[in-house]
Amino acid sequence: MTWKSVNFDWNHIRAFLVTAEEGTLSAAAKALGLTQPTLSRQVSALETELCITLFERVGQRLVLTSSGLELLEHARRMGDAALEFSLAATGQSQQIEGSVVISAGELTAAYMLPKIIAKLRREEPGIDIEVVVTNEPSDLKRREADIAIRSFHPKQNDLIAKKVGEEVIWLYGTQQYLDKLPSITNFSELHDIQIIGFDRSNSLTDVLNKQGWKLSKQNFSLITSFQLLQLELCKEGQGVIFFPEQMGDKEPNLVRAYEHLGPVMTLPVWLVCHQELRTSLRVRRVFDFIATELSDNFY
Amino acid sequence: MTWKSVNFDWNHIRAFLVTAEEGTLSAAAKALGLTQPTLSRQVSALETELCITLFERVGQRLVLTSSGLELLEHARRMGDAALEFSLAATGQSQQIEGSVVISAGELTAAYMLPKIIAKLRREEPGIDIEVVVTNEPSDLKRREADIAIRSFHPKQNDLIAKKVGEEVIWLYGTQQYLDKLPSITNFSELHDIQIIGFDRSNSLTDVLNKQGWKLSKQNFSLITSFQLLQLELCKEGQGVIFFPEQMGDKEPNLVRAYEHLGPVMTLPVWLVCHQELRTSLRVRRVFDFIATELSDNFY
DNA sequence: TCCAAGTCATGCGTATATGTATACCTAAGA
DNA sequence: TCTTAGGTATACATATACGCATGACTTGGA
Repeated sequence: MTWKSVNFDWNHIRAFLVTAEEGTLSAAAKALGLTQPTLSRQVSALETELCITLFERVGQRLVLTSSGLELLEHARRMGDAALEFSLAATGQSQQIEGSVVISAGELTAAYMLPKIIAKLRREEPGIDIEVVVTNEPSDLKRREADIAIRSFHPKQNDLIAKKVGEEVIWLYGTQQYLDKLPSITNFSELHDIQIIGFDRSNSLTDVLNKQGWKLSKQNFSLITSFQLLQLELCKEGQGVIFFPEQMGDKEPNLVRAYEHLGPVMTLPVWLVCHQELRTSLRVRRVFDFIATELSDNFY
Repeated sequence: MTWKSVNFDWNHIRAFLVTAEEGTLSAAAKALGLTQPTLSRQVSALETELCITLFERVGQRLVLTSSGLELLEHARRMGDAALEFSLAATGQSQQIEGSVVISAGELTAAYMLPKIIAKLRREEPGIDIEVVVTNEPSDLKRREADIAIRSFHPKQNDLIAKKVGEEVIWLYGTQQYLDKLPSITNFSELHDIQIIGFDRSNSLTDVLNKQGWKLSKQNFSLITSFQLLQLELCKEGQGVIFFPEQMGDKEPNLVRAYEHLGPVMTLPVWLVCHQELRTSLRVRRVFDFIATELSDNFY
């Protein structure tokens, strides 16, 4: 095997890849924890080495040339392989010290993780925790997070999931707002109510209507995916919200609406991590710790 | 996309990969054009960074650990991607200066390439030529060569082949040796002859026997794949050889055997290069030049 | 058993890569 | 039109990586 043809600086390829994907040298430098001049020089060095113009400099932007675009495809594959290497290496590591990235929705992050993380840090001071707060699914394969807390079962078959509980969702509102609502014997009679919505899609409406509710767009005048804002709007009397009981019951200004009708729905809570990370001492420690703490929280 | 997880020194992966494949730090360093201390430090840096022992040091050898072996798989994929990047980049290059690697059998290399290369170098002094002499097929995908001269049509569908001629193979021997042979009217009557063989396999014997020859192992007491040695043994009167007429007819000590029966076989000569390299100015220039010169040689 | 060749690890001096600072430029908003 | 923010390229000082030299050790052959 002749290695001559791969005897170039692989870090220059990395610079090219991240610059192309991020769009600017500055962003790429930041992403890699280097400085812009360094990235600039690495990309230029690659161009010189290959005698190929990878980017046209247009104003303050870098625009990929057709050559650059073609080579980017190959650079991406190298990046994908690097990612897999990284994933496998983390899985092999027997070191407890280091960082773990946890992905969770904003409510879980705000209401449940603080105490869990504080306790974990007391027991494992060598483990650094980074929390990525997002209501979107995190791509564990791409290492956006090491561990995710989610309310849906993962579809990918290289992920490991453990169910740690159920979120019971009630309808909550201020006492003042609820006093103005009519008495009902089941949710199908509930028309004239403002529910602070999560997004514009009809998925939630469809699910509830399947359960007998009679909702339409008129019931969702306020929409925000930022759940903590939902909570505040609810506290301002702007409507009711769907909220997990572990959190809603802790809000002194809110009460359950139509408690006699029972909860609206339940959502499972899954703790997920990538299969390859299960062999990492550190990730396994954090996973098991959170699993135990969350289970205690729900049961 | 978070780039944090690929923010390690990719050149350390390269060091690990080449060291694992070559078996020693010294060999790997040589292959990469670096020094052994540098490779040693790069591999050690990677081990420290990952907190994983990749190699056990056993005597003067490095032995992959099980962790190392698992990670090697991912490093290989990164190397493969680097190779493809390199191939594509060469194909994109519009620079004429640089080197081109040509793979050819020993006879072609000894008899035909000298003049062709000399002429090419006079016309294109900026192009460096490296010739890899092997009777085995070179892997163009892995960049063992940029251009190959072969007597079989390539099977891979990402190679470009151009037929540049036919090698006419005759049976050659010294006049003295041939004088002792019986008169025959066709090759099926030829039993008591020593043919200096190419290898131990029966493939040549099978091909000739299909054409009516009656050969067996007894006809091949001397076997060497080194064709120039075959030639010398033939000149020493140790037997006859199959040889292309472009070369055999130039040997003053050899004559065609049984010329009245015609040539033994013809072999096509293909000039092959990887599809992606066709867009490289340099490779295309060399390819076209050799194609023309070889064609002139055969016709 | 001894010797020669080859291997890895380490210290030191040199070469190269990186970060800081700065100049110049572009794009967007007031 | 002016201002601000953000972008790239370049010079200089500093930090890091590399090559050379060397020592310790292993391996194979005489």
